[in-house]
Amino acid sequence: MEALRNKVVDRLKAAGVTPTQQRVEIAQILFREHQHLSAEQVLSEVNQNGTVASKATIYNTLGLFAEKGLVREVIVDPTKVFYDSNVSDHHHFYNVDTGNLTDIDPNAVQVANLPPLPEGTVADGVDVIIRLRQSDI
Amino acid sequence: MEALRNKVVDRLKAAGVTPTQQRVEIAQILFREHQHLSAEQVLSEVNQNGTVASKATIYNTLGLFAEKGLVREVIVDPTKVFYDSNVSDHHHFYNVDTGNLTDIDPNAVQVANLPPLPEGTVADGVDVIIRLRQSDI
DNA sequence: GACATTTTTAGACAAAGTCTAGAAATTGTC
DNA sequence: GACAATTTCTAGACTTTGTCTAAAAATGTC
Repeated sequence: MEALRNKVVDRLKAAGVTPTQQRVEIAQILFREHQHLSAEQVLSEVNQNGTVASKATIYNTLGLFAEKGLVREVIVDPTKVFYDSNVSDHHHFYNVDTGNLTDIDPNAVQVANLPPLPEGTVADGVDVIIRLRQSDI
Repeated sequence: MEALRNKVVDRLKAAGVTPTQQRVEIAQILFREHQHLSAEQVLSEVNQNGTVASKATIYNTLGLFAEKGLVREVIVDPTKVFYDSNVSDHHHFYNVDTGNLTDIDPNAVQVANLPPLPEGTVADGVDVIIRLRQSDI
């Protein structure tokens, strides 16, 4: 319990994020395993046992974590952003029917030869999303 | 003018879409060139010269067009869906700083070896999005 | 023309996310 | 420890995109 908390605190510090109570709380939920959570999901999980963080703080914190590279924004659902606690290089399956989002092994897909980028821009990341539908009736 | 309108009408019919007045109006805007428009942009363009279609109709129509393959939804911006009138196979650059969305030549990027799909699913499409930032100061 | 079906519409509504201004916590300084 | 300065957190109002509903209008069929 405590050991985990300390690891989370260290990870926040290493990223240059002051480990406040609610940030640590949020980070513990995100980092306990590789997962994809929306802001509203994080909000309700954090607040399972009495309120510990407000909506504004959840949004601020997730934005901060994304900026600091602790978490990755995944934009596949037009209605909400998912935050992925797996920040290593990988891609996604997105099941359009179920809303289920899962990781693709980075070695399983290969994106070959990046095209020339437009003038005055640098690549910020390459997202590959394989959209799925249910095949069963 | 009229010839263009007829081409649009034929294209709607071919896709199994009854060419009503407002659908033709919307289609003419979308199909006049390859572009990426949000629903609100389509709404304001359609209604340049007096109202010809309501908000509900714009949303219904864009959804219908997407379903019929006349247009492609592009999900890159967490706040809105873009509708791409280029339905041939291709990928996208998305400039995070400017919000600018542009096509990538389909031959310029190669996605090799699709990974095995999860049980009970079929691929619905593969989206490759290269996120860009401005490099100039 | 009467009828059924499809399409359009205004406007209420929903949900994700942002903003604001004040309260609370934290930090550094003495 | 007391204090001020800074950072962080908060409630709640607000914005925006998008959906829904129920009625009106258009369209097609006999």
